[in-house]
Amino acid sequence: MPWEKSFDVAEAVDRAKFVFWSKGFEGTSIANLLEATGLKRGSLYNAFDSKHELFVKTLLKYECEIREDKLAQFERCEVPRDAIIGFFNLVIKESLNDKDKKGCFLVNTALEFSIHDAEVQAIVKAGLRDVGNFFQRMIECGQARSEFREDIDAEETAKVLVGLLVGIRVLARGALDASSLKAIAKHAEQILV
Amino acid sequence: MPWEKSFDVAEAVDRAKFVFWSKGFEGTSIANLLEATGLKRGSLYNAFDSKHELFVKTLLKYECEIREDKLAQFERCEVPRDAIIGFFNLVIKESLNDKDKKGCFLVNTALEFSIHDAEVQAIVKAGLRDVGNFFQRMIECGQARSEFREDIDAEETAKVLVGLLVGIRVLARGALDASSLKAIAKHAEQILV
DNA sequence: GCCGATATTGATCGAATGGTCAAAACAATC
DNA sequence: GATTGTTTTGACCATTCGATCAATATCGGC
Repeated sequence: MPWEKSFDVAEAVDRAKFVFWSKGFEGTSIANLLEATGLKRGSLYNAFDSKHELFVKTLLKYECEIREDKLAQFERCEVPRDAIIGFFNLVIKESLNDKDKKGCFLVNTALEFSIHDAEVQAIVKAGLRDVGNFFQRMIECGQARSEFREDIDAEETAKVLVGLLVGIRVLARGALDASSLKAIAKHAEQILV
Repeated sequence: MPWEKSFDVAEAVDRAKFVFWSKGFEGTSIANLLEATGLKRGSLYNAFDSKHELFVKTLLKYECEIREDKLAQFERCEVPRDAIIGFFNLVIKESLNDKDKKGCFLVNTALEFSIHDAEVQAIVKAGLRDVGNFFQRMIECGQARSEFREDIDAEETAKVLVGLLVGIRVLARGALDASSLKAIAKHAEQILV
């Protein structure tokens, strides 16, 4: 007796993701979401309880993609140094190609919802923690292989790299030019050796 | 024949500043501004053309305060190293005392208005450039006094410090704890020696 | 004390906001 | 093909948004 939806929910989430990503939660209206997804008002509210729930779903999807696509990809690098540098270079490349200067969805959200929303903040923290853990594993691996300095603290240095990464993603949204961003990324490389 | 206002415009701007600072431009309503300033609707629109103009005034004030208060203060340090470290420590201290996690008004604004508003973006860029120039002057001064490594590029390193600073200000808004923030700040110190 | 000019006030505006709902359309089951 | 339960649809709702404006109050200059 049920009747399957005429649209792909996952694809609708994906389209909504780009809107929230570029305009933020407050900055996107239901009208924006209807236009991006092609859905009608009622269909959207039938599929998702609220704008907020849809936002959480898009943020979760973004966080999942980072973890399962990007981090997993670089984790497979043989050389830990290449993993870390590769990740930074990818971010730089993305930032420079990002015409509408969306930046990073997680970082944007970290700023828009600082404390007001525990659920959203938990997702942001989890995402940033994943990146930090990735850096830490790579650093420890590199130290074990004697490719990195032994005298740096892996956990702390991983957080420094996260800090640099976040800085890059913010400054890439219009405040700094390409060469400046690359200078910062280059520093991330120099920390380890 | 004129009649002077019954309220202090500068103070109204200052009060509005804290609202925009903590809630962002979109996040603050005229009602919020009325409550914070104690003004009536018409008085506010008589003193300021629009919400946007008032926002620009508050942002300019914030940027001015950074430059004329904080940067000028540390610029007077005898030891360049103390100036840079002092500035980072001040930011850390402010972040930890910042109960409502406002972060940095300039950084928040950099993300909220990425490209949409040239005027606002110019102010943000100017503010970040001031901080970068401050770092650069201190680094060059420290190098001239042989307190810092000679082999680092002052201009590039200044940008790295800006990147770290921005990262700290974002992550301080709920994503990282005190010890992690301090670890990042400590790294800023280690870069130079 | 009167006049001119500005400030203050609160009602009010149209537009946009997120969200609801009843009716119609539809596929699956029997 | 009738029934059942879900989806789709667009009209509709109350609220809030930023902004305007005419009426009133208040001051300085004469």
